[in-house]
Amino acid sequence: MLVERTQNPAHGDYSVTLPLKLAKTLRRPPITIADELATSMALPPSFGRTAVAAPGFINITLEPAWLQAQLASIADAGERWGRSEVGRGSRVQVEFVSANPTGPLLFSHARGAVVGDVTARILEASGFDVQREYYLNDKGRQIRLLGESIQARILDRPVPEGGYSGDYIAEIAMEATAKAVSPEPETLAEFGIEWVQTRIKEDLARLDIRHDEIFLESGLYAGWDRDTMTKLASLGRIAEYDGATWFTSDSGKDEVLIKRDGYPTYFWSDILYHRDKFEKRGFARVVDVWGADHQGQVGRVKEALGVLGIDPARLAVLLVQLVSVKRGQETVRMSRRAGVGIFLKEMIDEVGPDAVRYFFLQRSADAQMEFDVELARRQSSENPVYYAQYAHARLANVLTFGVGATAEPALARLDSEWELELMRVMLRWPDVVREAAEAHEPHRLAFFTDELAAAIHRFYKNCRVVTEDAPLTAARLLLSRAARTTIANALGLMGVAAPDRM
RNA sequence: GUCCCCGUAGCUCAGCCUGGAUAGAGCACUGGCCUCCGGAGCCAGGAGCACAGGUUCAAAUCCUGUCGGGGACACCA
Repeated sequence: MLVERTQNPAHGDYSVTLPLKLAKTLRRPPITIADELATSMALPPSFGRTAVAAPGFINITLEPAWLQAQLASIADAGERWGRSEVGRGSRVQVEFVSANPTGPLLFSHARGAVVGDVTARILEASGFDVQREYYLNDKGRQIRLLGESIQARILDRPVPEGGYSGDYIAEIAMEATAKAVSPEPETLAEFGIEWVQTRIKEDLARLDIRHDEIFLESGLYAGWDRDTMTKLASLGRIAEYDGATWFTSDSGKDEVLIKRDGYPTYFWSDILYHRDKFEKRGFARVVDVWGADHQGQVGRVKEALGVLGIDPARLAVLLVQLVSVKRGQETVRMSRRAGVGIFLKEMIDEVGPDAVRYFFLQRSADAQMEFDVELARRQSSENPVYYAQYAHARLANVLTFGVGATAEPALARLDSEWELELMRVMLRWPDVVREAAEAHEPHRLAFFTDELAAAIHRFYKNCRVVTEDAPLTAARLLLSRAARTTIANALGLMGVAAPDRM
């Protein structure tokens, strides 16, 4: 029997639509079925009551006493409130950012960074054993170009075809010279990767994002490639022609693995990499956060995994759509290919880490979005980040008035619409976390937080917490503590600060 | 040409996977609310599911098609 949450509070907290669905098979009016079902459900009266509504809904309304009785355990659970063990310690890897180490992170990388990080956080909160990984492309043409670009800068030569020319190249060149790094492209490339990686780590750290593992692409080519090639060949999936090595696909369209020039394609690296994740390291599930421009790769990698005997359903790929940046009347599309670059560092400097995170979390990852810089940097009510943070700060403040109160809380008196609404919203929190984790949809946190903040503000405006009435004050302080715990945990999972003062 | 994402209020977006009862939020706009715990707030107001078929007792939600926006279809990364 499916019990779902009602959309309209007038219908109670939960509803059952089973009678409507059964009516046809049973050849009886849904309202009759609903009546019978409702009487046989027999909920404990202390928990809730049922009501039948036309044309055949059974609505369940939670008892205020039951809601009120949950407050103490919420407040006492602290950071544990909302966490669960549904993941049962299952090992999950979230791989995200994984930008080429050929330059500092651009703002366009930040969306995937935030989505990946919060996905990892909600999986952890749901009892999964999560590993955060950064796949580092430390070989291949782009890396060679990085080394050559630095060398060209040192020797004051023109930038090589397709090379890199940003100011950071000059910085790297200066440091390399100062440290007397040997001016060979290979050595300079190594030095450059190191320099860029340090910078990338700094930028991510400012967003409170850290990876557990930096996985080097070069590690895939120490035998694992031959082993995998042999396996695919034995499965009849390898062909050699036109000077290249191909994967023969069921679609009939072969894909290059090794190019004529001897370099591997990204497809080949991805096959090796994902086989490594599942077979060598034994992750039960893997979540990859990729830019939407990699969508063509998803089907291919999954097919290859299937061929290798790995269930492709164990791999979830979150395709993060494009971000455009709006500054005043001007909108700039952030395409990596187009090379439109705003460095992530500059944006964090301008709007702060909380706004960057919160704004990205307000959109589902699969929708293109616009980032309004001026809105994000505005220190006012128009900025949605502050609405949530202010709700937390208000509660933190009111709680300072309650220290030392010893009266027994009169829980039953928390019966106004605002108090009951706040309790109902709070009690959804564990479901929100679990569902967001299962669906890999971090944006649900932001929408919940916004609703919770609204309920908190309404409660605060309509129910004065600290009064001469000690038992009522104690009850409202308990409600405030539980609400504060909830919004602090929600902001915490989003990686957004929950300040006591603003 | 094939495939993927998107089209919901003036603007930015949830809801769609798993169909239910008057479709939500923020911003913008209009009008109210500070003797009292923080007005970065609260209360009230209007307006919308791109279009056309289909499935169903019931469609924003599922199916098909059309139109519009973006992306992918490389021995690029």
